[in-house]
Amino acid sequence: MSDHVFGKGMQRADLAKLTGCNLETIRYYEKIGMMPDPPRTASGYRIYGEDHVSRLRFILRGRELGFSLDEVRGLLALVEGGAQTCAEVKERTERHLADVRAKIADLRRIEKVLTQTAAQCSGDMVPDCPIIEMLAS
Amino acid sequence: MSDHVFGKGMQRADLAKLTGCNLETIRYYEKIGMMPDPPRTASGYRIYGEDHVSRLRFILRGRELGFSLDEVRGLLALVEGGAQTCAEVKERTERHLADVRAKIADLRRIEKVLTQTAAQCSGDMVPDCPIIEMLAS
DNA sequence: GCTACGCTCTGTAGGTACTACAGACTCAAG
DNA sequence: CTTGAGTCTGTAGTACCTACAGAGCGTAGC
Repeated sequence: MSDHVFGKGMQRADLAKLTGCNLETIRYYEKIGMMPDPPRTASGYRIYGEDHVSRLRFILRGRELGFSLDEVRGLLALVEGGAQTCAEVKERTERHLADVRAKIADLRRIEKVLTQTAAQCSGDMVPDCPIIEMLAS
Repeated sequence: MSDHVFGKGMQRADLAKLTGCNLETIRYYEKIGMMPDPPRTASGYRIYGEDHVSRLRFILRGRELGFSLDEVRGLLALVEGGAQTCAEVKERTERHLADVRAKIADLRRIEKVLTQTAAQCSGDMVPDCPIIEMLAS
């Protein structure tokens, strides 16, 4: 690391290493306004501080929990805004939770169909296949 | 429908209606080679027959079951090929099934975290929020 | 001081699976 | 002959990155 990590500021690679984020993703988040444009050195190198680390961690954590970038953006705006946050955050979380549960239900349906059809399948070296028949029907 | 549906051939909208596929998606599938280039009328209109209907249904069914377009393409190639299909199809299905189960596990982990955190959330009109704290930590 | 190496900078293209639109054309009914 | 609906094409947009080319910068070693 170019300087002591929490001394004067980090470079992009340092921020990436610290957060586990891909190097290019950081630039992407800046481009789409998820991350603020960082200050630069005289020669144009980005300089990051602790606030960038927290914000990026927030985004990554939100993404891990399946929130879209727009949803994360919304949550960040609520936090920045400050006023009566909790009720609104809970509501959005529950909307997202409903999405997640719908996806689980969908995947379980798929799992069931695939499992049942594969069970009828001999796995032999024959041309007839119940899976193909199911797909073709 | 321009002609009796199974008489001489359908137009794109007929095929779409019959299969439930989006009109534009059919053209897209042709462009990427999932569907064969159909014959045309003198003025350039596409003409579809029963074989197009079955192939499109196969693709849509595969997609519904979460196979990627490339996986569906592979399955179609196996069917076209003909020889000792069943063993190979079963293997691919089980690989895909493993993917599906991994996704379910992932979503369940997300569901658990969100449910537990939301439960700690008062939902009151206050600025402090356990969900935000979890995301920020 | 100079070179070599590794890091950073930028813009841009690629991937997945569609979906939508603009502008031109065709076709059939009234 | 006009009108309206369907079709044709290419292209751009969606979400979320990821990767690369070609240029510039910074520093360690000689």
